[in-house]
Amino acid sequence: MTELTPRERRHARTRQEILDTALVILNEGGPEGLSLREIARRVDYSPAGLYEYFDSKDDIIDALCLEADRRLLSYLKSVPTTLPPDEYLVELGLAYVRYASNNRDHFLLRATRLAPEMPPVPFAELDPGETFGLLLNAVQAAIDAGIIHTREDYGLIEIAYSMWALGHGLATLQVTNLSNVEFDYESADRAAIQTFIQGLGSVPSKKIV
Amino acid sequence: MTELTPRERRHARTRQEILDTALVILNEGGPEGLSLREIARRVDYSPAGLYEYFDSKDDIIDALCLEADRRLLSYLKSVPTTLPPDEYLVELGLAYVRYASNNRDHFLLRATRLAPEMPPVPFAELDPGETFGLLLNAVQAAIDAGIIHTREDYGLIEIAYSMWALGHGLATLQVTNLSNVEFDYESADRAAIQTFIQGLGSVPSKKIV
DNA sequence: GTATAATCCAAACAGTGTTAGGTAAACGAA
DNA sequence: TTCGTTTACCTAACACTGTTTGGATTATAC
Repeated sequence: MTELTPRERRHARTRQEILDTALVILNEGGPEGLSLREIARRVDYSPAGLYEYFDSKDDIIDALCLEADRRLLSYLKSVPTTLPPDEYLVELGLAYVRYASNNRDHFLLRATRLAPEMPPVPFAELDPGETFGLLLNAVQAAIDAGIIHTREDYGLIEIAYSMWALGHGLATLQVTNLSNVEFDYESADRAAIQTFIQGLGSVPSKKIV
Repeated sequence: MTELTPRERRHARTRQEILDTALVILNEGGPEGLSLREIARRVDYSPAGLYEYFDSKDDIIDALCLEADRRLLSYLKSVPTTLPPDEYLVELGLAYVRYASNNRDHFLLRATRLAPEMPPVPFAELDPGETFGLLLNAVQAAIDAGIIHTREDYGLIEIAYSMWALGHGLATLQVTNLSNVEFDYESADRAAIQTFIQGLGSVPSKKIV
């Protein structure tokens, strides 16, 4: 079915080599050092030669972002699904942060890339993708287990969005503003996520009275 | 006390004009369009002329980031301090998000700027600055009012850090990944922050048994 | 009034992403 | 095998970018 000619295989291999080199440069010198010409130098191509494999520098960066998504997903998938739903959610968040701190520039490249301009799509109709899908499932499991509760105007999507935001915020702060600040992030992050889940488990105070 | 000569006043005024122009360009065309030469064109200077007022392009961006901090602070200060501590915290978070979405590129410029390299300093010894100081006070007030509780290894700083992360995550997601996604952010953000505060108010489940 | 310092600019340097046009090799079909 | 076409790759150039040098012009201070 995926019948690749030798030429196509070579093409794909070279493409991957360019991408790998780009990632090395990114890790070495941050986004500033990531220039098309520097990539070309390292893979022994002329700058123009790279255009046989990518449409533009932006195209390369897009590919790096896809790779970032894949790596993040692998971090998330590494947390054992055998954990109780609440602990599983906590570990998911911590895995997110761990990915960010182990891959600072790669993570930031992805995180700061704005979505391409297009007509607005309702959240509910959006394809969640594997990563957000994983989170949705995890939240749903916790709901099913009765560990967290939905409310009026605060259902599955809203809860998953909130948890995403919390993890994303913890991760982002850590690698930007707080990159030089000593702190027990592991402990604080865990407490933060646990606290949030705790809040999701309690019935809104208005209904208690 | 601040005895400024006419020359110094002119200098300051020109400096500010450059900064204002830079911000206009940033709002018009995003960070990509923000070039030293474009600024120079608009203020009718030669590119080299700007170096009398700033050491580098980076220096200009630093100044824009400072301005971003001031504007964010003004958003935070606009929430009435007469609110009950929990509602006050919620409104602080919403104000943070509101600032980000009303000033997308300016916010992102600030948010993605990494802290300058320096020897690590413990969080507790860090000067919180006005913005984080405001948050610290708000959290402390909620603690004093008995609305939220500290725990072992999860005290004032850790809680404030968590809330900052939550707000930052909500804001960041909204202006990057979800910029084309229709959603009732106001409602979801409010629920998210309320939920977190709710979690902060409950005693950890381990102690309930 | 003169020395000094603040402004400002033209020109150049080294770098960037991208494109045009050309060459040589690899391929598919006769 | 040969011929035409596509792929791969490069040189050279274009239009940018941030920054530095050195020299003018202007304003200030003594």
